[in-house]
Amino acid sequence: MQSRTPGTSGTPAPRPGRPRSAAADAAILAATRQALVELGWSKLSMGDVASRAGVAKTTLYRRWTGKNELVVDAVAELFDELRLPDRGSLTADIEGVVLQFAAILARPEARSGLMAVVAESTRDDALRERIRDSIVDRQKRLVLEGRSRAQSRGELPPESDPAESARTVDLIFDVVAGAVVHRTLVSAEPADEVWVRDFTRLLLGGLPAAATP
Amino acid sequence: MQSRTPGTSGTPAPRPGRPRSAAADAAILAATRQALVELGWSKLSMGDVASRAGVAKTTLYRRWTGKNELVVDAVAELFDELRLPDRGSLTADIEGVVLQFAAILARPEARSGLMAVVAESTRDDALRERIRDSIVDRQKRLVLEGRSRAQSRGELPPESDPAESARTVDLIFDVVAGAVVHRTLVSAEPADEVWVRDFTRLLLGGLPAAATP
Amino acid sequence: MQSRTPGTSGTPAPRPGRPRSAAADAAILAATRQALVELGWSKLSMGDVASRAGVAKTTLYRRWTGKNELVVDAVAELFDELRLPDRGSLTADIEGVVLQFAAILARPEARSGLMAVVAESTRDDALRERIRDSIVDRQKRLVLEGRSRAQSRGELPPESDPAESARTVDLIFDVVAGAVVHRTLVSAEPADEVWVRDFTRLLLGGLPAAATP
Amino acid sequence: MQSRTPGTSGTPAPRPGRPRSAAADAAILAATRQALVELGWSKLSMGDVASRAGVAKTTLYRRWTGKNELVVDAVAELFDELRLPDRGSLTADIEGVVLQFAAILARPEARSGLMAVVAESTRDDALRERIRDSIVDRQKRLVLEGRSRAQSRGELPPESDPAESARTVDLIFDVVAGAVVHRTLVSAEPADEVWVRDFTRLLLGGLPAAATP
DNA sequence: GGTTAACCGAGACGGTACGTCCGGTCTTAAG
DNA sequence: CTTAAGACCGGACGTACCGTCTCGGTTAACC
Repeated sequence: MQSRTPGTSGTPAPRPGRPRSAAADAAILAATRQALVELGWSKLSMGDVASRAGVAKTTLYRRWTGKNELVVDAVAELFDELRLPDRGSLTADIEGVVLQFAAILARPEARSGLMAVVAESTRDDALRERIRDSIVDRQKRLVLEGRSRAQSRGELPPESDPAESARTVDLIFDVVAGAVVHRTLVSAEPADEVWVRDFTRLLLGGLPAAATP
Repeated sequence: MQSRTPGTSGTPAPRPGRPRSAAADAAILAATRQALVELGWSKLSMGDVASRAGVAKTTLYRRWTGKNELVVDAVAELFDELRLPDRGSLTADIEGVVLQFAAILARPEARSGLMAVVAESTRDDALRERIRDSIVDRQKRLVLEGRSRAQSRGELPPESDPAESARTVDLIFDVVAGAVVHRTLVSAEPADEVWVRDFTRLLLGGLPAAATP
Repeated sequence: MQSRTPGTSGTPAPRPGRPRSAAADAAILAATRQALVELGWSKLSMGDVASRAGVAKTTLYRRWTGKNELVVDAVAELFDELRLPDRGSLTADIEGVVLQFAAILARPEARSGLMAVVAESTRDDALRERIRDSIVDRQKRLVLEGRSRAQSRGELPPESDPAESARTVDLIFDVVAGAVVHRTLVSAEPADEVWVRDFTRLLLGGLPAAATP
Repeated sequence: MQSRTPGTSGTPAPRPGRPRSAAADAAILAATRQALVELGWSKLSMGDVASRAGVAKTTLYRRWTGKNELVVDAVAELFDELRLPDRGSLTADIEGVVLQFAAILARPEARSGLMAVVAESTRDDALRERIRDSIVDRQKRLVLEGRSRAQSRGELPPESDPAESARTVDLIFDVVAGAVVHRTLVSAEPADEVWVRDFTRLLLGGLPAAATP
């Protein structure tokens, strides 16, 4: 939820003059998601979002530099709902979180927005950075959390080489996120329980081999 | 490479009037790729492509309904370069084709265009169909070819259940394509030989488990 | 009815090859007038006229250089209907022909077309020439005929100075044509019998003064 | 000079938001006249006028509904220069104002524009109304002023019947305006002093007869 | 009775302008 | 200094015609 004047995390540092409306931020992001549902990314316009939010266009541009940044923030909030459930086994935990991920990608505001900003980010490094910070890296916590939980259950051995370990986390993340996105958006087939079961088998079956240096 | 009036595969059935210029098609698709490289998808405009190709805007609209369809055809040609190399083993074959795939995704005309049209396709069924026909399904041949070659080498058992087999092909395709795309475009890390080796280990290691019903 | 290859008035000078369809000419001019009625000059398009006439666009351009020339020919035929009636007195004759002229200008194909080509002719000398030859000068016969008839009746004296006489004919023509057109198209009031009676009084009352050198 | 939102004559009633630029109006009308001179009505384009005026196309369309309305306003300003000179006699006054009128019609921006909008007005009642209000009726003041001045000089009797009088004013206006326009644009001969002298003789000679009921 | 040359329909072609929409910026008055 | 409102410049959109061209095929007059 970074804005043009990035959120000074600590004290608000009260500037002179009229302070910005806090309600406006929420209204704008909600309006953006609504517009994504109804229109999709390419037909979503700043003016339309502004009038949906009951706000002037200038108010948008004071907070975000453009459509891309706005959509990143609007979509990022969706992925913060992801939780790693404790279902008792690594297999079940993975299946649970993948199903949650698939459920989010089934929502039109996520489908429309996510791929569009990724596409834009191929030519805009600042945007890619923002996507990484706001969306991608924030969800790596799930992989880390899942691994440590499996280790405490004894399903996985404690990692030895930290560099090796980081590489494996990244690989898993690319495989999970990539496969679900591809299944959902490109193949346009549902990532349902059957598919998730098969996929999880593949992933867990391959893990030991991948972890070998 | 479908146009607005899809190619009647058999006899050309010479319609009355001046026939469409074949040279124009090639010039337009090349100009589109060039524009993708220089400008990216969102700043690519039909007028610009037309003038690069030395063609009138109407000539574009006579052949494609819009920017999305045009870009799909322009990008599709890139992926037809993919070949399954014969490197002697299943592992090596997979590594080879994945590296080729990664090399295509490293080209800016593919990066820019591919994700954008996928994003648009989330709200346009005809476009998704076109992407599937022109790009995705056409490359599944690689998976099929690789499997039959491995079977003839004795690396894989002949499939028994055809439905089960089709499901596995789809799964592999989603995993391979998804992981490489995610690594390349979202994580923005190179899918180099090291990564491909790790990924291939994961995939081949998990295959037996995934193939179990 | 001049065409691009202007009508060699005498012998048709039979060129080799297939001769032009005579029926097409009539159909095109009729279609032009119909289009003028329904669409007006500015929304009339060559393609539309062609399809109304059941003819290809090339056939139009083979005969006329453009829209303006075509419309001039189509409108010119309307004014050839004008006849000088013999109502027994100069006053009555003038009133009769002025009413006929007003009736033609009340038809939408004449209103729309005439002023438009005159407007265009302000920047196109060839077009002005064509208008003069096809429309304007051809109707001066009415003034000449009216005068000689009045002279034979003894209502007007025979002219003495030929130059002076020509100047008067031109003046009368400008006054009559100009006044009726202005009344009809600019003031947008009908040039009815009452108005024509008043106008004719003014004209005939002023004639002796104007004819004095 | 009416705009899309006609000038509320009284208080400006300050609407919210940025007010319209007054300078833009003048620049646009001047650019329109310049374009009429260089290109004529049919080759004048809104985009060209906009760029000449240093203004966006949207700014034109915010103020005028189309080319016709814009040209009417641009041309109307030309005719507001007309003044009734006091040359001591009715004859001389008329000759003076007719020469002025002819001088305006000799300017290419007037020739091109005036007839074109009159032609268009044959199919557009709102446009005809606009022409009447902005150009035609505004100049009838000249006829009225000339008559009252002639009456005060004793050259004309005071009018008795007001309806009769109004009809005569309209008739004179149609004759004067029509004849000068026809002489200038259709006959394409100059309305010079000789012609104006002859025409004025005709007009004044006929007036007594026309004024008789 | 074949040759031949101009005709004809259809429709694609390179252009130009259209009138609209949107992106971002700016200028107001109000808070 | 922020806000709502809305005008501003610029650029792209997709469409409509322009006048030209390139086809396959027809039609009359000459040989």
